[in-house]
Order: sequence, then C-alpha cells, then structure tokens
Amino acid sequence: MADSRRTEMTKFLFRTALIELMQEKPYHKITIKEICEQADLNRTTFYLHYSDQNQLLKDIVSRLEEETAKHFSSETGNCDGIEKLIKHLEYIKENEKIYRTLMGSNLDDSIRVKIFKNMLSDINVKNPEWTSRVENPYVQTFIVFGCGSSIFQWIENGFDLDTKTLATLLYNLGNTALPQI
Amino acid sequence: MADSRRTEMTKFLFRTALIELMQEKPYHKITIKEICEQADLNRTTFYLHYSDQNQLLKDIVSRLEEETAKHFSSETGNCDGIEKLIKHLEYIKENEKIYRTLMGSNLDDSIRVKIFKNMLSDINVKNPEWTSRVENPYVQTFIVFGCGSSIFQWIENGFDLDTKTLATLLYNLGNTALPQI
DNA sequence: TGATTTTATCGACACTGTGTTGATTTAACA
DNA sequence: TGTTAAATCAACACAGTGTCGATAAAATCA
Repeated sequence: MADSRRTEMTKFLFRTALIELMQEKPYHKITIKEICEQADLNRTTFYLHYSDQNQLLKDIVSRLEEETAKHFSSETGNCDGIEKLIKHLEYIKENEKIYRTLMGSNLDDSIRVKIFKNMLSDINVKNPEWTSRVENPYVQTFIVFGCGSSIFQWIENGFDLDTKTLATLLYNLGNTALPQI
Repeated sequence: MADSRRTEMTKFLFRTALIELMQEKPYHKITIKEICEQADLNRTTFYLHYSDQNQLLKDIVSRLEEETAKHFSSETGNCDGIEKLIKHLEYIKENEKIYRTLMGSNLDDSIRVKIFKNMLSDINVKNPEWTSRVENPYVQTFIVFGCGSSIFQWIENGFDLDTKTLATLLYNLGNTALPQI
C-alpha cells in the first residue's frame, strides 16, 4: 500500500545520489549509470522507479516544494511583506546545500522557474503591495527573475549580506518601481 | 590562410544545422550525429572543426555578439538611454529567429548571461542614469536578469508590445528604483 | 593546364551508456 | 514461516562517441 518503507528508502538513496553528483558536475552530464553506482543500487532498480534523470530530479524538486510549503504554512501566518521575505531568505540559508546545488547545476527553465517562484511564493501571492497592482505579466517576470537571480547570486556569494539587508534591498527594488508604472 | 572559403562554408553549414535542430528539440538532446545528418556532412568532418556541440554553440553565440557589436557601433552613437533600449529591442525583433531559438533552448547559464548582457550591453555600459549609480552587484543582477527575462517573455509572446512601450516599462522598472537605494 | 596541398569522405574500430528481458535472490510483514 | 513485493543479476540489441588510416575531391598556384 502506497510506497512501502523499502521502496521509500530506495528512492531516497537515488535522490541523495543525484544531489551528490550535482555538486560535482553539471546535471546534463550525469548518467543513469553514475547515479546507480553512487547510490550503490542496480541499474535495473532505477528503471523500476524512474524513467530517466529528469523524473528523478522532478521528484527531488517537488519534495522540496512540499517541505517548503509545510514549513511556511505554520511559520509565517501573520507577517507583513518584508518579514515574509526575510523568513524565506532564512529558510534558504538553513537549507543552503540543496538550494546551492539546484541553482548551480544549469537546470532547465521550467525547474528554475519553479524554484524561483517557490522562493518567493508567499510574497508573490499574499502581499498586496507587491502583486495586487501587478497585473502586468512583464512586471511579474521582471520581479520574479530579478529577485530570483539576486538570491541565487547571494547563495553563490556565500550569504555575504545578512537576510534583512538583502530583503530590504529586493523589497525596495520591486516595490518602489511599481506605483510609478 | 585564416579560414579558407571552403572551411568557412562547412562551418556555416554546421551552424545552420544546429540552429535548425534547436528549433525542433531542446539543445541537450541534440547529438553530433544528428547535426551531421542535418548538415549533410560527414561526422569525421565535424571533429575536424569542433570538439563537441558546446564548441559549435559558442561559435554561433560569439558570431551573434560580433554582428550585434558591429551593428550598434555605427547605429546608436548618440542616443540617450531609452532610445538605445528601443534600438536594441528593434534589433532583437529584426533577428527574431536566432533570438527565439537561443532563448527557448534551455541553454547553460553562461551562454544565457552572455546573451542577456549582449541585449543590454550599451545600456549597461554607457547610460549614466542606470549604471554609474549601480555599484551594488545585486542591483546589477536584478536589472540584467529582470530585463533579460522580460525581453525573453516578449519574444515568446510574439512581440505583443511595441518596442517603445516595453522599453519605457523596463526603463522605469530599472530606473525608478535606483535612486532610492 | 597539371602538380601540390588542403579539406572532406569513407569504413572500421573499441568503447560507453541505454532500455529491456527473464530468471533469481533478498527482505518485509502478516 | 510462508507469501508477496522489491532488488539483483547477466545478457541482449542498439545508439552515439571519438579516433584511426586510407581515399577522394576540390581549391591553389606554378
């Protein structure tokens, strides 16, 4: 019924193996064979659970999304916009390894957008100052990718700004522009 | 001496073949064998000029950069910031095929950044309103990726805004935020 | 033009990764 | 403990890679 403990463990090992390999080399150069060797599992077993690397990667990303959603549903009930952004940045900092790995692996656009939106989801959905005025999709894109890329750079730079400074910067970048459009 | 006409033609055929294939499928799924079949050239000939697909792609991108630079060195001598941006957008529109192909193929970050910066190079380098005040690398990243992604979306949407409207929008998004930081 | 050099082609090679098979072993759990 | 589900194993045909040495074609120039 559902996924037994054994298969759950197997899938966990595959996910771990891919994440480990992604820290060493770009995603697109990682073969299924390598993943299996890293996980110490048979290649036939891989095909029992995933059709290819992309399926496995999607599994990793969707689990991260679930965990993030779970975390923020309880955490940030009533914060204002900038506090939510700070909480998001803190969450990313706490989960440095997975975010650094995902962002540094030249992933496909669809995956990258998912992660960007995930990093900003609460803000993008719930903060009236930011989004209720943003019916223009170009402005949304500008802000999501502008913020997302800056956060990515912040991760790469080893968190050289404290969360409040970066949050204020990004918030102002997005916010001050909006009313004037 | 240098590249003879014959090798120049051969390389041109390989470049054309890759661009054609990139319109059909994501870059990372294109094999060297396919490129050769598309170009109607022998696979051994490919290895005579390029070590792999990435080399060929870099060739394509660097030639686009050269052409762009050549175009803008004569074109936009003395325009102000927003006019330069309009000229860039018009140039992208004129070269729709190559830009659409490059941006829609899930390329590596390094290539994407090159193209983004290329799209904004004049603005980023020469417009005092935008960049002399931007010593903060996070703000630069925000603007480059914000604008780049919006322009990408504009291409994907089939140029649904006229160049002046989009240029004004992006210019305001970047510009109004800056003085307040 | 014919001789020379450069460039593209051809066939073949060993090698790596892919995706699938059926038979077998291992481990969970009722 | 016996039954069931999951992981393993060996083997398969197949596709793409990168590299040969030998050959053919085509550009260059004496």
